[in-house]
Amino acid sequence: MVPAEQLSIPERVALITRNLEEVIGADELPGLLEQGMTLQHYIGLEISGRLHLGTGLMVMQKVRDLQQAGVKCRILLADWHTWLNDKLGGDREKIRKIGMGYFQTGLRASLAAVGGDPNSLEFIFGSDFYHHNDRYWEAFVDVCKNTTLNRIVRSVSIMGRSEGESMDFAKLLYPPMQVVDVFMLNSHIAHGGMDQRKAHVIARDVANALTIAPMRDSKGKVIKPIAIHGHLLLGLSKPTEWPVDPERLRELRTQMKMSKSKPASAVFLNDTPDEIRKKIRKAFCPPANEGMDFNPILDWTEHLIFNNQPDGLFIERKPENGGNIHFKSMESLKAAYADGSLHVMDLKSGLAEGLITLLAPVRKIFAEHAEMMAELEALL
RNA sequence: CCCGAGGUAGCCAAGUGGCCUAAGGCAGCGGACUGUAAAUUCGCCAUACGUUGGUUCAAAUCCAACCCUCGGGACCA
Repeated sequence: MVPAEQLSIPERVALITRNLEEVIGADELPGLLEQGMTLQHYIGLEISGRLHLGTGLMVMQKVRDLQQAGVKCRILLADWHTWLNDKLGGDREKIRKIGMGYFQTGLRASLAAVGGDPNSLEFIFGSDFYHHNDRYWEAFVDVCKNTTLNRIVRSVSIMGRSEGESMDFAKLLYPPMQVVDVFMLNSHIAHGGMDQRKAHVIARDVANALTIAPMRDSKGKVIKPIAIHGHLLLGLSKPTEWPVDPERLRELRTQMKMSKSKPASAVFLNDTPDEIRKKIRKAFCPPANEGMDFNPILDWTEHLIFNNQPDGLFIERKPENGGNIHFKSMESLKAAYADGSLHVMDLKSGLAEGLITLLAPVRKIFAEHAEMMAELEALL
């Protein structure tokens, strides 16, 4: 890997912004890099149950890119947010244990698996960060004073909740806390899935008004956090509405995404090779003539295989099915799927084997921590 | 603390004294059909109705107490 100092600014910008669904404030990036600042990144993760591919591979791929671009990467293990959001039963003891053990181990292993540097990845525990930290709570009030109740209510989708649903008041602390996290961690780059954009947009909106913890560049000018949003992997199950009506895409997106609460829709880092094969074999995978936009198998192949490794996808096939084949790009694979020269079964098994290979180092690390894994299972 | 609504399978939900050894739907599981899934189709899937007592020949269905959820209110004024 080329050290970041040897990369040009456009090369670094390209690494930071590639393979994303959205970058807000991309134009501000070269300016910051030209100042020679060490950019800091952060992503906050709730400590819910098992880690899935969305976190393990999608998030960590981007962390790897950022590391390669010379950005300092940090993960906020958001135990308070988990507590506020009633995950893991809101049991703080449980949350802490899983966060300290399984999450850190699993995320480091995942980062290593996609070619990043696990040792320079920093973990910050929410409760440690907030403890005896008056400035945090001052900044919290500062953020709250610069946004509105309505805005906060509308942003609860970042925590997987809908505006209409009834909830305890504590839930409303979550979005502003997330915004404060960005500033208090001095994160020039705020990272999340597309579902996190509401919080990031609030952060950018309040950036200029903050008096407690504004972010500034080396010239003292206020920086708005640059928001980078990753693609949300499609769930493996058939969408509730098929074919998908483009008009209703906004609302359907949420239901279509891979979700921890629907185990069949997701692959977890803990899954055994056979479980991975089975889940992928059972996955919804419409033929090309029904459209290729909402096909989870193609979606995963693109985002987990092609965007992740330069080698592309190697598929083993029986001679009577055309023999082994190697795809170097998503375009060529899609073309083959469209013209029928690549059969679904072969695509599925190719993807499954690709993922199994990719995740092998993670499984190895988990196997070395049998006690931790047993504790996890006991706590879930 | 008061008033109201409600607690039936993983989820939604019918049933208000015997025909309920609990309808239906979704999800799930197994099979048929497809070299995948989906669609279609066949089969499986609560001895149990918030808890504990009581009334009755007979209760998910009536009564009592308690627990919990949701909405509203009271207290503070």
